Amino acid sequence: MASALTQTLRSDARDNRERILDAARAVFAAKGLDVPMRAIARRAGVGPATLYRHFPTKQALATEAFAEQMRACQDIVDEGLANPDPWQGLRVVIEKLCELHARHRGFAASFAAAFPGAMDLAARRERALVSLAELARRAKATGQLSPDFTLDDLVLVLRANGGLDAMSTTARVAASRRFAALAIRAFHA
Amino acid sequence: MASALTQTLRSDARDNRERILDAARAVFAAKGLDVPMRAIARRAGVGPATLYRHFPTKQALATEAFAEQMRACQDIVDEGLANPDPWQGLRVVIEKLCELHARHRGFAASFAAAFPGAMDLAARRERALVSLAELARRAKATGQLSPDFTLDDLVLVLRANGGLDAMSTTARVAASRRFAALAIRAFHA
DNA sequence: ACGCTAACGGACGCCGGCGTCCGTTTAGCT
DNA sequence: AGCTAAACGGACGCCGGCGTCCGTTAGCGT
Repeated sequence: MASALTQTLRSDARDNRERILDAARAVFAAKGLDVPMRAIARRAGVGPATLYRHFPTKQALATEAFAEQMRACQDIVDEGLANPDPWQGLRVVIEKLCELHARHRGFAASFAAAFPGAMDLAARRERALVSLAELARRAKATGQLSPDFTLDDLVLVLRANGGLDAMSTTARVAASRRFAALAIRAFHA
Repeated sequence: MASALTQTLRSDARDNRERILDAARAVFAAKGLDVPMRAIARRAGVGPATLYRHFPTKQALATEAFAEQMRACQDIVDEGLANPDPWQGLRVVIEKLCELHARHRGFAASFAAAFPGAMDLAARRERALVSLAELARRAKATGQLSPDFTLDDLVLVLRANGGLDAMSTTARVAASRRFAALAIRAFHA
């Protein structure tokens, strides 16, 4: 979809689109999702109208802006699946997912909410969850992951991890790391 | 302080004050802290001016409204300290604190933030933390609480627990219970 | 019963964010 | 180089929340 548009887009429009996405990523990461659209427009050096022309709603913008992180999520999970030791793989997945979410403020909210209309994001989320389920199954088979572990537990942990976003970025990342360690201990058999 | 005011307050004023506090508790619990002041005024059946006369800022209102929960917090911690088995006491404290925070949306935010000006709340928070430190010390002594446990870990868990407030109340309480169980497992030696 | 004053609340002006319109600019094609 | 339509962005009106002012009401003391 992006490529189809990209080809018919005029050069200045394509530039602006990229600048808007960059600005959105920066502003979202810094202040969270709850920012005025105009703040992003200003940061990108474009007028409000241009911003709205490219992304009619904030969620449309967020979905695009976080596409990269969404892919990173999938990569992390795939990497975990590829690990010959499933428990070790799961541990790393938890650590990396927590850190990813801590580093990009709005992403956690988008990811957890999977708001209506962002079916692209929701679909990727589902895929990731399916892979995680498989990883968890294997880790349980080795006896290292607690047998009563549920996927919901992992979702719960990630959601709770999102509760740390009131802190400054550095503190948040540190807290998130510690938090991931606690979660891993809780999941250990 | 409340009593000093109560005595010099006219009867209708005292009534309104109570109605406002009731309304605030209800609205905060239902929608969280981020509600227009006027919504609380409307709910209480008073004009905006009356609300502002009694509580000039939202934090002043929240501090008063959550005073009861704050006391409940202290009670929970004291109860934990009184338990002959410190580890058991700590477990119960964690469970109850998580549930308390889950049941009252805004409270978690106020508690964690201890925003400037609410020194009353902050002081109580400090007292509770001191007691918790003592409880943790004892629990470590019995060897049931992990030796590398820190008070920060507990604060972290409570803060993270606050991240669940996007859910509906019932779901939030359930998730919070499960979350407390996970935290306890993580803290177990 | 009456007056004084504390307390009330509707109404007001302000501000910041929203989404859109329209006159202007400029990329891209011939 | 000139034309055309795509793209731009400043400006506008709207809305909802904010905190305050002031004319009115009613509690309480005599």
